[in-house]
Amino acid sequence: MSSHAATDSWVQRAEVTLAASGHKRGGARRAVVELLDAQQCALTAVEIEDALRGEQRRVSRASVYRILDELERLGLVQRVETGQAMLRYERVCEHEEHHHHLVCDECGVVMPFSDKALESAIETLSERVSLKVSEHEIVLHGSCQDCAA
Amino acid sequence: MSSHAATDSWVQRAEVTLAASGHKRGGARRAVVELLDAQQCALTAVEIEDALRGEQRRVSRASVYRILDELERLGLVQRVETGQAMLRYERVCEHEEHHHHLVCDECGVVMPFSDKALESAIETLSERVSLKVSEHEIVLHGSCQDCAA
DNA sequence: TTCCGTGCAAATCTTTTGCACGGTC
DNA sequence: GACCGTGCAAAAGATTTGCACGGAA
Repeated sequence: MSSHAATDSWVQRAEVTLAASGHKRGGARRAVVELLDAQQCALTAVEIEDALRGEQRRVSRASVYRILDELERLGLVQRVETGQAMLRYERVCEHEEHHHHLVCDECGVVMPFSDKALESAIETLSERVSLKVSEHEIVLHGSCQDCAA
Repeated sequence: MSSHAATDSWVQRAEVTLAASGHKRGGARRAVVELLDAQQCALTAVEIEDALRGEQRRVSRASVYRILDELERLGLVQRVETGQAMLRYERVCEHEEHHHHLVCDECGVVMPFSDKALESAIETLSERVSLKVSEHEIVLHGSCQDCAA
């Protein structure tokens, strides 16, 4: 079940982009793409493998990594580093608001957030640094409501 | 050679803090602390090991990691994640401006930057999210001047 | 038929841990 | 003398790669 209207879903864009770059279809990749589409936030490779196994769609870990790598190269997913010793990945939606992450250092939960003021500060800043900025990543660390209680 | 006045150098604070938390002195740790003090930006464990070897102060990799871990726990150094598959570490100076990082995704060079507007956006934002924020990390990715040329 | 996608197993790389020795307090 | 700090080697965990087979175009 996609969380988008059929014609502009991320799944569909992914399929088109993959086909355009010369990829054939494959069961493992479709499973990963559909899973990612259904997520609210970033997952690790192991979480993806486990989730797929849970729905009877076994995919080897190596394939998960290869697929994520390819999707990242095509700009369909982005890596998120949360300081938890493993990378997380999430889909990139062109028409959705850019978001960043909150990480609870106690229980490890990861949540998305977005903030206009922050984005404009980054944008302004990007003009004056000695780097042609293409992306930015912001992670706030702390204690979530449950853990801080 | 410290880059600070003798009485408030980071090296000195590190020594005092370490002693206060019950640590004895050790050659490897002193070498790492002095090396970190001389840096402008974050290094990886391997870079630290190599740099020390270069100055004839061999320190085992395991010790480098153990020392960095301890220094981090004491708040003397902070980890920096630059998406380069290995952690970087840099000293934390109380009286110096908080800074973040620019990473060139082509050559891997890491540079520091700081921005008042960005810090205040983060501060404001930290009040309204559902997480008791203790730290934040910002990384801008792109191409450095050499690589973009 | 050609070539891509996938699984499996082995390899690689970073970081951590167990153990024994030598130094510091 | 007690205990911490360090080096070495092995372990652990995440990610990547080599190879062979089956499926898509």
